[in-house]
Amino acid sequence: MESTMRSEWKVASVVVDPDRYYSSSFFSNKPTVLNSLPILTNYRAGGGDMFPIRRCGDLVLEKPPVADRDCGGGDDDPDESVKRVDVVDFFAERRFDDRSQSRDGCGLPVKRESSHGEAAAAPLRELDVNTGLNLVMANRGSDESDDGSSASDSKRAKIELSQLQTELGRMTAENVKLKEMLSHVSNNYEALQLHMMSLMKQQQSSLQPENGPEPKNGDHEKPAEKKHGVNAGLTEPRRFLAIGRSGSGAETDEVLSHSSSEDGTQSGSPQAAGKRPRGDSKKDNKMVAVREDSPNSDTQVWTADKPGNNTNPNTAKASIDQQSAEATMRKARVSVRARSEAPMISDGCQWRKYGQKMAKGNPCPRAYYRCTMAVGCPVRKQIQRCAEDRTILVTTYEGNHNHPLPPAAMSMASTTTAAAAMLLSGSMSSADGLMNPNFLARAMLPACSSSMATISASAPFPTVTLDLTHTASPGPLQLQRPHLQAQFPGPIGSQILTSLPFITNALPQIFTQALHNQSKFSGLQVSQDDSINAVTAAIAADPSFTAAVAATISSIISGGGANHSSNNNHNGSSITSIPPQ
DNA sequence: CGCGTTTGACCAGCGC
DNA sequence: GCGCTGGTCAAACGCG
Repeated sequence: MESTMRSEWKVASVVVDPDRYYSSSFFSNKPTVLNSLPILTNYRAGGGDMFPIRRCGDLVLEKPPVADRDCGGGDDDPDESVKRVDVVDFFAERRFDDRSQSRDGCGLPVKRESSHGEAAAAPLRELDVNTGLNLVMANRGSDESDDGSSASDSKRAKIELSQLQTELGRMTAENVKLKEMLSHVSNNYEALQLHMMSLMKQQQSSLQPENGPEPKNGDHEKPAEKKHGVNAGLTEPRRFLAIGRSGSGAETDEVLSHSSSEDGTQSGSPQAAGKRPRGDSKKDNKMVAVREDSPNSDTQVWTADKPGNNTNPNTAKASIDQQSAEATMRKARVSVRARSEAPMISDGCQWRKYGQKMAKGNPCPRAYYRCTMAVGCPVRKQIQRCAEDRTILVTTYEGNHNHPLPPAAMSMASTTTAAAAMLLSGSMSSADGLMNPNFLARAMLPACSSSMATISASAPFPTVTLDLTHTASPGPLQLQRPHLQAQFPGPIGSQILTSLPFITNALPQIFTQALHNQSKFSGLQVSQDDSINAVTAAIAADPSFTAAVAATISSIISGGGANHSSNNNHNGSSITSIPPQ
């Protein structure tokens, strides 16, 4: 039977798991991303009904729905269309010259049909980020008649299937390359960590005779607290450093519990839980939080315990380190300045407003929010518009989330956590130990731009300010190259530090650069915005990495270098910055 | 009716 | 001790 139906068919849906390797945004608008598909070893061909389950790595060949077909003759016999299944070398198609392709409204390439005009407007690929990457090759026209299962057609199908297999093999090889690159990055990270540790040890040995016996205040330092100084960070970079002597005895002696003890065990009354102790007035009630990594690595359980309850001295030491670190993290604040007309920047978390107050010196009220993503989450934030420029929204975060975060919240959470860790480890050092901010930029962060840090004695709490108002892009708020200000309490006075790179900005930039380079290497088109988000989330998912980075930063802050007078120009000339896209 | 926001009151720290 | 300020609570209120 001769049919006028065009040989329309849907070649494939390539199903991958974006969460496993990339964020969904990574795939958006990336028609060539198949170069780096991780697993494409098994594929099957046949009618669509044969593939009720699509799994990662499946290449699905299926018959398009009848309604989708553009059949001139109106012959919609589905059986006949099945016989016309043809395999397109979509990998060859995939790489057709960019100059010869147009893009649809979503930025996806639209096949420009040269000889089969009817299909010119049909999308070559459709992207469904909800189900992973779903590349649909559709509507390949043919002027051949649909005469069923002709031998020539099946032969051509086999040939093209073999081509497909070849391409799959090539992609597997590319996948291996990607893995090698990842391994390379990991190795670099390890090497960097070792290098930093050696530098820290070197620094430790040089600082010890200079500093002499601590502390300035001469007050009772507990053995556990002695680990919280620079030395603690020297030996164990893979953890957050605790605040030490910051000029205020209250800051030092107070050990706050994490959320569970703060909101639960310290007092059953919500009011008592809400009233956060200030200064050193709560010494008698101080509790320590013991961090216990649960079997589920994604969650951490915090329990309250009295000091001295640790039976194992070693674990007690380590846990006290973490206790103190986390406790002080609770006090550290990370302030984000960003231009936004919206009343609140979207950071992926759920917040409940619990108060609003007029603050002195600012006609704009300050709003108080509390994280409501989990019961008892201690994280709070304050939102206030800048008095000088009311288009600038200042969001100040305090505390660490005690619950898993959605990917959307990872970026901000990791940023504030790392910044707070950096800040606290910096405040731990002596006031005159702030120093050599350029080192890290030169040594390990070639991809980040310069920024500035200010130390002020006026801040009641140690505060890091991330200034996003200088970013080039006025688009959606993203963590891009913030200028950085750090405010430390204590009699430090005002000092200007220069070129202190902001780690959680820089690291995504580094990885973005790596991805960008890799994308060039493999022909991918990778948006840096997309990859920043993906990489930031990936980094945030690895607390040890963040902790190590924070410790590294801390060593810079407490490094005692003499580059106070170094300027931005100097630093800027030594830093390769990634142009915003 | 439940949930989130508003707003006045309350508390604690700090400076004078 | 007093007043100022920041931070929080909780009843009242509004909205869907």
